[in-house]
Amino acid sequence: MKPAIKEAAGALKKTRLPRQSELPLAKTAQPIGAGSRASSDLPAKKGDRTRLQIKAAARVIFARDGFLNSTIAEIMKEAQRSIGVFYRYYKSKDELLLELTEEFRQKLLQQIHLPLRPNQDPIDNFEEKLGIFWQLYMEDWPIVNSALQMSMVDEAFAKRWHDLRQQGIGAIAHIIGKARKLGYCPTIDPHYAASALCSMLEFTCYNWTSRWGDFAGAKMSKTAAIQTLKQIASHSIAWRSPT
Amino acid sequence: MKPAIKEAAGALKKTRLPRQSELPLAKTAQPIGAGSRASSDLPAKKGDRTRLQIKAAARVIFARDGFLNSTIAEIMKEAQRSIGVFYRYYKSKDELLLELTEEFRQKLLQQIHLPLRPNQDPIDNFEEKLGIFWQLYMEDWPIVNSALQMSMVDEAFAKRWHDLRQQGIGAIAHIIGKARKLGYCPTIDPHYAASALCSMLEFTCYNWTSRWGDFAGAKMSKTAAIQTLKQIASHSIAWRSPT
Amino acid sequence: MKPAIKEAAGALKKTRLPRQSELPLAKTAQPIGAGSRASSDLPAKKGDRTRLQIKAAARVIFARDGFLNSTIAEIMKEAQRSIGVFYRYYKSKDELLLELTEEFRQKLLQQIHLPLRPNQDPIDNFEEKLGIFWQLYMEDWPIVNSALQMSMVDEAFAKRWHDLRQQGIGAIAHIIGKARKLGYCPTIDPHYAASALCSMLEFTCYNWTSRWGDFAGAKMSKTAAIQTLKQIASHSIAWRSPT
Amino acid sequence: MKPAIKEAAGALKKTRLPRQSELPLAKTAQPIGAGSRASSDLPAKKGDRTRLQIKAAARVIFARDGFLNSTIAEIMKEAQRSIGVFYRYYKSKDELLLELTEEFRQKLLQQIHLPLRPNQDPIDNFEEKLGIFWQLYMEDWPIVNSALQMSMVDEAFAKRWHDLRQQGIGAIAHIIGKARKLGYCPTIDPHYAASALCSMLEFTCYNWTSRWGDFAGAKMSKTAAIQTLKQIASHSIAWRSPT
DNA sequence: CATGAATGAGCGTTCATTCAT
DNA sequence: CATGAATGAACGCTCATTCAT
Repeated sequence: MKPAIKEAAGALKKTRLPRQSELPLAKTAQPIGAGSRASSDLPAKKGDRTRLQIKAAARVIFARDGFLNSTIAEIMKEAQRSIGVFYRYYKSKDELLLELTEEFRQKLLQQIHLPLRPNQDPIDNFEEKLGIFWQLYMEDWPIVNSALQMSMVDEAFAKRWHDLRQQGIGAIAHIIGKARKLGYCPTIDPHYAASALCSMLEFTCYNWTSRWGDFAGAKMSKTAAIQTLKQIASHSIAWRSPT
Repeated sequence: MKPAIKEAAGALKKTRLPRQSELPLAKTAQPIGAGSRASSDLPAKKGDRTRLQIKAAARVIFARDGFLNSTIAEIMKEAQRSIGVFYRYYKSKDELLLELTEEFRQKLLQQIHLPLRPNQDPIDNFEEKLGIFWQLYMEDWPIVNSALQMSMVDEAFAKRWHDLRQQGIGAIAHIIGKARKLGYCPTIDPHYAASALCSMLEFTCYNWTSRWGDFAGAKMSKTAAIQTLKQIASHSIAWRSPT
Repeated sequence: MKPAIKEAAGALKKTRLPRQSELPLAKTAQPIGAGSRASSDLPAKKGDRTRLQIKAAARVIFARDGFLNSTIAEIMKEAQRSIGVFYRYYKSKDELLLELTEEFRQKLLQQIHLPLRPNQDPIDNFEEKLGIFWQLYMEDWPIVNSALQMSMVDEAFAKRWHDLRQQGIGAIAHIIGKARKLGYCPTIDPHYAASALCSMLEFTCYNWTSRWGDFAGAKMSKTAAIQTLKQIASHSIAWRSPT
Repeated sequence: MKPAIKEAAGALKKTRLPRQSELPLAKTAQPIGAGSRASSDLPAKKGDRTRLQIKAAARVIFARDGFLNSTIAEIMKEAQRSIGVFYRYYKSKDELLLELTEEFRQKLLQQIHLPLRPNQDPIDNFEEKLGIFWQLYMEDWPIVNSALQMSMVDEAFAKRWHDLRQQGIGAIAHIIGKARKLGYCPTIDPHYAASALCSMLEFTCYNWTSRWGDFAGAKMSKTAAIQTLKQIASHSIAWRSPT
């Protein structure tokens, strides 16, 4: 992972992050919801159990130290296994995060898929989705914050993160488009706005969960938090030109 | 700087970022707008010129590789000087960033100080400030993005960053408070909302400037960008309860 | 370890020698006399063997180059291992020396504990102890000379060394006190004298073992050496006021 | 001076300490007593004055930090001159110490030359010399302690130091020889004993002057100190075989 | 002749990854 | 299949010495 830190810039040369194509995206489609409960309910196969233990340990260590500050050694100590075992399950530290991120992505995509119900205002639908996003972020913040870190530092990872963001942005842009058809926010560029709202969501969640975040210490009220997000996000769209 | 990355977590040991008081804050009062053009207009003294060259080089390298991925060697190669000379001017890579960040902060605080003019709507005032923020971010994004990186990874830096954020959040919360007195956004918590808006600003700017950001490649229109930010931010506040 | 050299002066900043309590004091109780032969008799576990190899290599390199002139790279080359493995066993070059010194100290304290036998003249007892000291110094001179170097250069180390010296000085002062009660050396200050004798022992041993010492080349006779030390040290105490 | 530290061992290769022959031993024969009063009484020529200022500053810095821990920069800051000026007067840091040491040596040799007066007991003569040695050591301890440090670390310096010691040892051995002819200390080897006494003197003086020495803090009484040295040294010789 | 900025080799230390057992 | 010792490239930082001004 020295590489991960050092390798990123296009201008740099030395070590080798796995090429995009080498990465095991497919592998990730494990049963939804299996991610967060790790070591208690033993899955059928021993290997799977170890894999879960590693992931659970990573979560703990990422939460404590952040991704870039954590070491494989530390994670495996938490997982009560030897370092060597790590590489039986993951090709690299990056790949571990990739898998965790992919799980989060799957969960998110599945749960956030809420088609507009008949007669539902798109804004209401948007708020529902916001609630889900917040919920999932709270569950998996050590992973998402880690992904955020890596996306700022590693090119390969940044590209994947960018793709995930694009899905979110696309979805929100779509909603904004719908809203505009209903007369809302006529002067706004749906894509730019979606990008900004996405940033707000992500980074607010980051700042409200990270160790040194805005309200670290004084833990914030969950409902107030989500109310704030919903109000800001929806009012930023749900306005009409004055007449 | 390996330390900087490794030392962050509470569980870990040292840190050697200089105390606030040690920092050359005074030195920062250079003529506004002089910051980013460095190496062309040579200052009187040889030493000062080198300092500027280092800062200019750092800017280039940070923009290209990101802060965590850049090395002192790389910066000094860009500055066309030997590695050793770096340490005549800065105690460490962190301190370099600290100085750059401090300069940005000073610039920001000076320019963003726009007291509410008589009869001016607070929302209008807010929008003016947004414009300035965007402007300065665009000028100094390699530095601000660097600071963002470091704040995610290094405790000492995070604390300083947190303080700067708090100023912004405080100011925005104040504006929101004013707006509420005028009947705007009655149900919103000013502090939470300010935190979220601050996150939006910062992270949107980040995502619109970073190498792998949302519109990398397809460079976005400057005016559209700022229009978007203004609309979102102000509409998220400037609403009234339906009657 | 540049630090070790640079950090010493009161005016200078940090030091990172581990606190006394962190040191593996317990670990030291290895069978007496096993210390200096390391790499031949391989211990059960792989790790322990490496540790011994490192210590043996350090001894060789310290003897050849002196502590301050030796580098971890050189030591590990002698140990036929990679540099990195050093840090699995020791946090720093200082800590390695600390462990070696501590081992020496333990050996010394154990063997030098010779309570005065009934009817034994304290001077005789003193001479016995001198013999033991000489013996151990000869076995471990690369280490003790290293410690001497470090104690001249590094504050933290100097303090530990000072403590060890104090034990010796205290013991000798005690003997001198006893001797005075028997009518010996009435006008002498026991503490000052003990300090001086301790210096004589230490530094004579140093000068008789170091590369560039008094008789380098012309190796001195072991028995003559020890006879000289005994005669000088005991006669300096065992005199009575002329009457 | 990286060299000085690194270069010493015969086995080592890289940098180059000045060959013995290159060193300016002759240059040192300046008027005795000029050494310690530096910056107050200005010598005729400006260059000489600067030279004295540098030496005075070195003394201060060596006393504070020890030789190996001091830097040219620090010395020249104390001397209130630029770094560059140092090299106008000395070829290297080592050469500075060499000159200082040489001055000490000259002073010592001149003052300690006390031929045995008619009817004077050699032991008395020896005690007189001890007093002078102590006196000079106290005046110049920052230099002598520095020389001691360097002699432990640098081959070239060690050789010179060794030569100086040899003179002392030779002289003392001579005295012991005389004493033996008078019936004193018949069983002792004059050379070994002289070496040991020399070590005692040197290292006791070191330990009674160095920052972290035996009585640091509780400053010792000057007369008691010298009485102790005299008693120990002379009694270690001035004994006769029991009849 | 002074200045102090610049040079650059050198060393300590870290940690992802490999591999012998 | 597990273990954890070993590897080694990489990077931050120091400071004696040089040299342009």
